Amino acid sequence: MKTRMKIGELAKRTGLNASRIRFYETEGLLGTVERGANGYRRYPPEAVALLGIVTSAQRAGFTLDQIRYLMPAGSQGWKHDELAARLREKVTEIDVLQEQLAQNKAQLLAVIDGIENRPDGIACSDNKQRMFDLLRPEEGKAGQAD
Amino acid sequence: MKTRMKIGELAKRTGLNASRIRFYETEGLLGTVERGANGYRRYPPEAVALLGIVTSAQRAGFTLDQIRYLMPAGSQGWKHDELAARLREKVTEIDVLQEQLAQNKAQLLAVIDGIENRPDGIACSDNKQRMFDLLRPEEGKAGQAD
DNA sequence: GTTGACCTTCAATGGGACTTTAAGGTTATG
DNA sequence: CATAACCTTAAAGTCCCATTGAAGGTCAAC
Repeated sequence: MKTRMKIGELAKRTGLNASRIRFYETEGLLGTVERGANGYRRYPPEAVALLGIVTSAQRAGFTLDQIRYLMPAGSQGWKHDELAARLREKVTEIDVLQEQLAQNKAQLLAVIDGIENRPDGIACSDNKQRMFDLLRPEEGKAGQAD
Repeated sequence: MKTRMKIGELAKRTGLNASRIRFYETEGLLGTVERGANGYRRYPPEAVALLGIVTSAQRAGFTLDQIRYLMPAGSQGWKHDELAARLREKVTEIDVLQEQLAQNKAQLLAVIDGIENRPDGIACSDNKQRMFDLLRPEEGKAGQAD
């Protein structure tokens, strides 16, 4: 039961254009593709999943270069340590961003709290100034009127 | 103390090219930028951090489009409740970004885990199948493997 | 034997993210 | 006051990446 499909069917199953699949092959993302006597490409069913990985990785922000590097695909072994290292780099980048966002968010929440716990307009301007500093880094425009 | 800097200094402080900063502005990433009487842009110190966030987000694989979406701007007439609402909007937007990041990160960690906890000596193809499974859940596309 | 799916090669397209260029105005300094 | 070192906009140019299409030919099926 060596199910093999031609490129048209693989295209249909993956939702990818046939030219795109050929392109991925020339880019070295699919390893060696089996050929029939007629020269047609013959794909095993796993090719569907493999292409799924490629597109998933793309969505996760990897370039084809990186993906190729991460996938000595086909039937060869993966470069486990390098793969893991690269992935970890990516995670680190995300960590940094998350940290910044968390800080930003905490600041905003603190300011909101400050606003809501002091609606009785005492020293609003102090509060406000703080707020502008926190909130408006991107919008230097501040109408100071109250 | 309204410290304001011109674009040159902001460029120096961020390490970004001035043209790039202007470009980000036209792309709507920086909101409304204050101008002096001479037409020069005047940036508050927080602009440095803001640009840091932009570049971090880029490093994490976000397009400028996505980043812009997460950094809205454009409101005025600051009353307390409006302001608070605006701040909450911003928090919500940060939540969205965080969620996206968390997804990304979780996916990456799952893959790393799959790589590292692979029982020694087991055929890579088995492992590969597991990786497929890990990488797939995020998408609701067509095509199921056998 | 015509139609349609497949083949190859290669040029073209499209999007993203800048950078450069041209043609100026402004400001600081000697 | 001149000259450099800033700043302005708008448009065009660049670079890379990913993908697509066209041209010309082969293969399979009805």
